[in-house]
Amino acid sequence: MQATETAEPSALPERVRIVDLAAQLGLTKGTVSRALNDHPDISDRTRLRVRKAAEKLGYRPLSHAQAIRTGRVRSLGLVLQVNEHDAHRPFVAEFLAGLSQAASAEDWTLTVATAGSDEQTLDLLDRLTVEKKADGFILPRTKLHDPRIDFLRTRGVPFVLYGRTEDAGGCAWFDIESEKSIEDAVMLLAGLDHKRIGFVPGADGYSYAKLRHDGYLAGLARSGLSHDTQLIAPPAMGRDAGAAAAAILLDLPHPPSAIVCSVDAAALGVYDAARHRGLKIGTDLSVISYDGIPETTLLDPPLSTYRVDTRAAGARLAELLIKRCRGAPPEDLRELGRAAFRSRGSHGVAPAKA
Amino acid sequence: MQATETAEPSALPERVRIVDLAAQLGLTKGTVSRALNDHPDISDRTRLRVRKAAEKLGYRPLSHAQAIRTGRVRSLGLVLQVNEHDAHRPFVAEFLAGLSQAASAEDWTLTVATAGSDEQTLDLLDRLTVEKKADGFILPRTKLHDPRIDFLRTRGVPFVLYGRTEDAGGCAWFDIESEKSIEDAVMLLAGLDHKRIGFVPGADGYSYAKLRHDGYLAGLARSGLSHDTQLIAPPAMGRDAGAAAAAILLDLPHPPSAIVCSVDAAALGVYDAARHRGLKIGTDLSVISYDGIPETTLLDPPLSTYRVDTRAAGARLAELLIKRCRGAPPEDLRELGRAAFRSRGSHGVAPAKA
DNA sequence: ACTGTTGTCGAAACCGGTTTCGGAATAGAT
DNA sequence: ATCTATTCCGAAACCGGTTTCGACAACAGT
Repeated sequence: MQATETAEPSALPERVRIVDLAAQLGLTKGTVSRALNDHPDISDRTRLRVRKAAEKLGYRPLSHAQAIRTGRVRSLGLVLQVNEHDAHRPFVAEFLAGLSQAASAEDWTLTVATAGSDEQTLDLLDRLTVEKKADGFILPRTKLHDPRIDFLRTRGVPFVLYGRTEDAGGCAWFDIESEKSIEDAVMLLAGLDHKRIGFVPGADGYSYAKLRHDGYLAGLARSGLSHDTQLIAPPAMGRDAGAAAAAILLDLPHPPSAIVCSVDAAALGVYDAARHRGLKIGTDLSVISYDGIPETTLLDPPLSTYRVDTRAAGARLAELLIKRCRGAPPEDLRELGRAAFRSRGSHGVAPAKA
Repeated sequence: MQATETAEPSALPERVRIVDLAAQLGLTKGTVSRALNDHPDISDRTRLRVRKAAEKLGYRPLSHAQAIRTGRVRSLGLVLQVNEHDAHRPFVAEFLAGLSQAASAEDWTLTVATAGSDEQTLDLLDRLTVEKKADGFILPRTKLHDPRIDFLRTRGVPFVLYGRTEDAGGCAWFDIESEKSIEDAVMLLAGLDHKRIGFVPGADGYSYAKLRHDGYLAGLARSGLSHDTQLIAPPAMGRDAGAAAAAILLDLPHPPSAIVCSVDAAALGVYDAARHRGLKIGTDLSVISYDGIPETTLLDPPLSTYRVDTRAAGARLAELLIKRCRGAPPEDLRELGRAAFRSRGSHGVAPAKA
């Protein structure tokens, strides 16, 4: 015996292809394929026989080999915009967990990319679409006029919004009715005898920012409070901007005794501004916010906020998108959920007039 | 004209296939393919002509159609273990950004899945491998004896560790030498006259936990301090566990004047424990930690910590894995980096003896 | 017994690329 | 001018599945 070990050192455990399975069963690969895909022209006896053999031999089709004929790769696309407002970072892991879990349950996968700008986002959507790396897309953080929607709609690519949009034609979505929560917050504060309630909006352009703003106005109206535009601060998505926004409100001749924030990250800044002015949160100044980021429990006092179950949202979105990719009409794929109020120490009865 | 609008309302803009391109050029698809893939048997003139035509017509190959012959899908796999220690959540977005950006640069994509247990992780690796959803994998948070490594190694699937391992055969990796940072932290504190320096290790099993523990010991040795095993707390990966660990150290008959934490999330708990005992961080008790999570700046005083550039790490890992998938030997794909010290208010000179 | 369905499967085309092989044209050597 | 090398491209096989089409058998109806 000569040392002719030219071959691969470790013989890889050969993949089982559909022809192997077919040969083993004495059938043709076409028949096996139809049996596995539940075509009606295969007898129950054969279908069962094929299934069992496939199970035994551990046959699983190569997804890209299927895709070449079916045109479907069984993959959900997600383009995340990082960089910008990092207020949303903490959600990412939970969101992915939800998406991925629901996708896995249907034997789909998740293809994610990150972009630093709107333009790059569209580039990535284009690339993923034309190279067919994904069958459809999840669009988080919907904007009022969202270029992603136009882009995908004109190309006939399936998508589901995490959010809502005005021009709803052809759109499927899942969203949390944050406007209802903000409305609730205002009414809650009004019930605690607050007469002047400030509001820190989210960044312009995002549809949820407008909705929450509407919710604030609805809360005022239902509480019978007058609407003073001075009580609406400039938009704030982060801690620093939140502090600046709160400063404007608190330095008013007739400042608010409570502030409602569109996002937790801005509320962090409200704490800063209040501390800087010697105001005690929860007594001198009430704060209620929205999102439910982890940091809210770190604050002193912990922040009262409406918590969104981001993982559940991701899971539902994945399910909707898969249905969409399978041909369900978008009109049937629209759902709404609610955030849960976490009542903590940052709000209380309005202080008596000095 | 009759209303025979039975066809699709919007005629989708037909994809350009390689045969279309070939027909346009008066060549065969085989030749076009070879030209696009830089085969040596194509003249420069033709290659250029094909490239320009492809550009003009916007031809881009279907990735799964290529894959059927090449066996490569140009996708990096990432299975994240959520659920467990949520101490790592904040990194996820940054990590993904790094991975995705570097992958995009090479025209690869990222396939991510999340698992809730080791077993589920292996299941997902199996599924992604056999269905060929990814060409290789990034393995974050390497364990001392990591089942993922065994799994992929025996199957001949490429992978890159974010971390290091003892049984290095066939392993490529990128890692931050956190042990050096911990060692530095101990020496820094020793230089500030701290004689008793406590340590809160990371969770058992993770290779970095062992490395950081080693770094602590090395720091003591180089500072000429004795090693008192009482000063080593139980492992802690989160805030509550960190508080419990710190409690043990601070309630010692002869407590430490400084504590080094393996992870920031545990340091959060050290603050709690100190506050509870009326100790002022930075004067009564010095704390230095590791990771650089965003919350560290929220604390009072802000936490001195070694910050890891998670995005850069992700980018480097993606580059290494792509090289590995292209056939580079793993021994050539091993790199190390360093964390950057963020000196803030949580450490100071050791208090004088009472 | 003869035709008409229906059920079941084999054979072959097909999807959109890549790769192998061989042949024609051109260049270089004698 | 002839012969060999080399360059460059066409033709066809190939990858691993899915889908279409038609053949054949069994069964029902008259």
